Amino acid sequence: MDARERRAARHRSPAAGNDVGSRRRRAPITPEQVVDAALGVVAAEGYEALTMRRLATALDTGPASLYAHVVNKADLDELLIGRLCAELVLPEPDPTTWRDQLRGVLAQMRDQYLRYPGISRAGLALAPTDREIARVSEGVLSILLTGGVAPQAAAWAADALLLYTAAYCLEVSIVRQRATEDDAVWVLDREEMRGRLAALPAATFPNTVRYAGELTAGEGHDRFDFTVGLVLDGLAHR
Amino acid sequence: MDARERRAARHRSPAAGNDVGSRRRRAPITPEQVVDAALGVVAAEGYEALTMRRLATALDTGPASLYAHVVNKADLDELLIGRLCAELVLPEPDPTTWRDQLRGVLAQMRDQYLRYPGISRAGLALAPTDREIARVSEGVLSILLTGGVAPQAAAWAADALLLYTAAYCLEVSIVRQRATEDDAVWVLDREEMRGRLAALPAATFPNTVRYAGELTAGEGHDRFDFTVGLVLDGLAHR
DNA sequence: CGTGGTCACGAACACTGTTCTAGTTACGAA
DNA sequence: TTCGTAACTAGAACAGTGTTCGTGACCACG
Repeated sequence: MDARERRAARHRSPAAGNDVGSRRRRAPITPEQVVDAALGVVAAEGYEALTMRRLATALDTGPASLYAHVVNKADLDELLIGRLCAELVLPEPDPTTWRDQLRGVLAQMRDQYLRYPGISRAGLALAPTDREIARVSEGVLSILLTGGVAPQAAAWAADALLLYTAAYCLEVSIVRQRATEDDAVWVLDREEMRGRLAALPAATFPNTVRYAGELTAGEGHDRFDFTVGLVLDGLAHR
Repeated sequence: MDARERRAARHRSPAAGNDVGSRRRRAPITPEQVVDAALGVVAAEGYEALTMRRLATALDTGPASLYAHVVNKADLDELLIGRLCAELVLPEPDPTTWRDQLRGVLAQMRDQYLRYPGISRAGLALAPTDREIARVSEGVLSILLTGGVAPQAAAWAADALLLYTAAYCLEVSIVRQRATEDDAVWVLDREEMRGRLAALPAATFPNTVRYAGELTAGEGHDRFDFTVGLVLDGLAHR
């Protein structure tokens, strides 16, 4: 809009743009806005809270309007995961630092998933057809190949690592969500979980009882890092 | 029933035992029957088809009746996964064959999950509070410890392996389900998938295009076995 | 026999994703 | 400028989901 149009808009009555009977908004919603709003809802309320109605409310529109922009909910899922993947910064693979590079990309993926609690469930349900998802796969594969991993092992390891990342994040999201719920039955922080494991009958669960501490140990993403490390160690000796 | 009662029953009119107004069955449904029927539905139609109504139909009862036996759907999920785990045969850990033992337990878990397509999604959503789930965890942990893996590494590796198994099975279930759907958009067998990868722009996806074959390679559970092997190799060098 | 507990069932509720229909607006062509 | 069409929006409705509530029937026990 040029300055004249902007001024004309300011001089319009305030209600003019919000006519109750209006069937068209000033500016149509864009798919990008749909994705933005959806991610906003997921970030604030978790993936399970993302219903078409919830999303429509966030966009100040009706749920039926969303179908002008997304095919269905599965399509929306794909757009969401694609957006997450698009935001990952993939390094130029370097044969001297490829391990750290790999850890970095996986950590980014992990953190994206965790920024949007529960969304990795959508990631687990996708066939890898989205271009951005393929970009991340390409990035992981490239790092592994640059690191000297054989093509077949690199291909399968990339698959396994991305799969594990999604599953890990789903589990973390669920545990965190449970921690925020008021239902005391499920409030199991680490000490409580450790206590539960330690209280199992030792005759049936000797090692679980003995190593309850180790089973519940780990700060931050120790488990995640450990598993990635295992895979890297495994690859190093193939 | 003694012989006299059986004869009296046979002489009753056929409708007598099926009184329309009857609010109680001959023999009440048991939780075991609920789980059996639920697993039957999942095996035949997939996890997503398992609704309370579908289950109630399979049991020739009403959906509300199910709540006399299970707390809610999440509780049912837990019972189902518990049943799957209860059927796993855990070996007496042997320090000379622990690797094969571990592969065997994970393969059983994998196969149970795949026998009931999509059910591993329920497994991913559970807090590990069920006794049978804990039994399997104990079994995996024991094998690793017997194999000389340090307790902390064993604890975290057990966690990672079970998580990966569930995720792997979820993905396989989804791919298989898609293969059975008539919607041609999603019918991507291996050759088609390979073709799609190979058709990506080589400038953006050089390695994906070059190694489309490797990315789509693998028979049966090659990928699964590869990943478990990676973890074992990683553990061997810690 | 009376009572309490358990099971089963129907109706209803609140919610989900989605389709269908109709209204409105924007845009391009005549 | 007018008209037609495409695109967008919104409400109603549909079919489905998990679950609750109230009630009836049955069974076991005192």
